[in-house]
Amino acid sequence: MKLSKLFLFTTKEFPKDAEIISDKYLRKSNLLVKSHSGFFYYSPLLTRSLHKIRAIIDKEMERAGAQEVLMPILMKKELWEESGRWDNYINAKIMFHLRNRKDVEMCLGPTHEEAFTDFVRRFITSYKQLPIILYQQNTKFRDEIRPRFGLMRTSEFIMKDAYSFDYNQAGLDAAYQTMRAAYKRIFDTIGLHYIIVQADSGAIGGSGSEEFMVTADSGEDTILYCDDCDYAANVEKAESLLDTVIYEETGTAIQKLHTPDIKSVEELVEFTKIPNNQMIKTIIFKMIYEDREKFVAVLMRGDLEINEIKLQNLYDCLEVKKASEEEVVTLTKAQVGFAGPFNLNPEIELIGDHSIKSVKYFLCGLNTTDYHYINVCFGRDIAMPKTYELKLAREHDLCPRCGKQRLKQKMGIEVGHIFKLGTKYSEKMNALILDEAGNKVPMKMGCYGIGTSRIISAAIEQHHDDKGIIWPIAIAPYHITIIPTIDKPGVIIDKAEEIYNKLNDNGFEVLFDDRGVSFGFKMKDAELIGIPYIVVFGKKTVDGLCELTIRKTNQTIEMGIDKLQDFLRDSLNK
RNA sequence: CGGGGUAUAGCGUAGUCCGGCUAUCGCGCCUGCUUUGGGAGCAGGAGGUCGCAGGUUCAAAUCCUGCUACCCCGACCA
Repeated sequence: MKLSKLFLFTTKEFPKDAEIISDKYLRKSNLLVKSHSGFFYYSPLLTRSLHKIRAIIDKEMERAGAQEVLMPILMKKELWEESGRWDNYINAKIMFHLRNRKDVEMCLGPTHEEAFTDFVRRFITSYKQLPIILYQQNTKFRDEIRPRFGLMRTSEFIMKDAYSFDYNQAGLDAAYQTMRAAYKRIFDTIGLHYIIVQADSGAIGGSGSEEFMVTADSGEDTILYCDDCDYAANVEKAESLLDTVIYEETGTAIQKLHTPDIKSVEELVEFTKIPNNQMIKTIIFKMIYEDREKFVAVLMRGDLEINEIKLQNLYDCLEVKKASEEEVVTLTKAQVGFAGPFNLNPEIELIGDHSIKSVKYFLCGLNTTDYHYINVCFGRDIAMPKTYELKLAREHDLCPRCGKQRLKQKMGIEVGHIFKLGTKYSEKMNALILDEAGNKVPMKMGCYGIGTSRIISAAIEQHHDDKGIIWPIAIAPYHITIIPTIDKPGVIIDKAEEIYNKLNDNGFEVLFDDRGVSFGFKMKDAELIGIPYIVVFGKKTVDGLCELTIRKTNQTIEMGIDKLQDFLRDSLNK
């Protein structure tokens, strides 16, 4: 491709509203152009990179035995009501939906479990027809509350989603492992550094799930991991062990303490000099179900935070919200900051985190404004409520698997997520088969997603320098760009074009910068758009020499023009 | 959804507080000449419903009211 013909319009200035480096470079180069909030135009170069990512995924899906299909983007409400997710997604306000002229309500697919399950159940009736894995790479829509970070979080994006169907757990486990291995090959081929972490399965549902996280400071997800034993988890899911705290057996009796307008744990520590791990805070939550609401008070050791996702999973509700100030006042008859396990409104269920079990002689609220109890003991002063794992794991906590090493923290970009769905959809949608014994059983499903378009951002977050993008070879839009230093008719331009034609004819992916702009301009562009090999034809062309710069290392090699093709072939085949 | 902010040429902006001449500057664009090893120089030129609608005024980019879009923080979210 000649650059004089290429639809490429780089700028000198960074876009004003870009926050992360991938978005800055993508939009400075206009490889990516914002249409409106959450929606983008992809330029020709970026589209080439996208196709390369798609092709790598296709190849590995084929190898893993998955078959490509296409599902409708617009789906009927009825299909989503079968799985029970219509209300879920509408309630969460993350789904675009509309009506056609006949007033049939439809949604723009945010994910396709329902469609694939419907497709498969029409034809699969026997265990003998299984296993099956189907996938598509299609446009998805999510009405993001706040699209941001360029291609990282958009309302319209391209995703690869695969679905496996089996008749027993062993089959599902095997499909899951097959896809997991395929994912590793995909991200290795593209050239991304990633961590596989345990994850919460969120609105998709199901049992086990793991996420593939591209590590980058700009990532939106927090990962906790152990260097010793391979434990790694999304903070949403992560567990941890706490250091043992020794509480002195003072035998001191429970006592009511006047704490005027002192509400937060920090203020109480300041006021009472009692350490925060000897306090128990009470947070009131509102669990929202389809048809009802329920209030729950959670007791948590004062130095720890509550993981609301764990809470939501425990109660299996649509949404968990902190109770509003008005609700707290109405329910506890006290100002916010004085809730506690004592004198609690019986409408509120009381539970605790495991961390409260060992705390003795602690401070807590009693639902009376401006007062707290001190020296409270479970068993002596009040019964211990049921406890669950509800705390937010932190960096420096002990690893829950090996118990020895401290957890470390990194930020990650979620580029892949694999789930064992089990029978969540097949049961509700009546996707049944006959097993060996002649019983009708729901199919065991798995689902496996890759953020095809998000990989572009993730790759640039990991591969760039102060000049621009450094595309990994596997997804570079072109591999080589040839730059003549002078555009006037003469030896330089003739030779450069001759080599360009030769490389092109021999199957190389090569650009030729034949624009009538200065040398510096061409170099800046080549670096910004991240072409792996830059070949300059200058004064020494008459001596049969050219210069090759390797974008990644910034290393420049002078070589005979006759040696160039072999050198490039060797380099690209590595 | 709450808080904060922005909207002037393709892009980035000055002017807005304190209303007043032909709306500023840079990049980009067009023509010509000179240039070409790190985003070229000179000369000339085109390009604007000042986000939209209404109001106040002799006079509105500027003041008032309403609306819309976009951005940031939070909440929220595969």
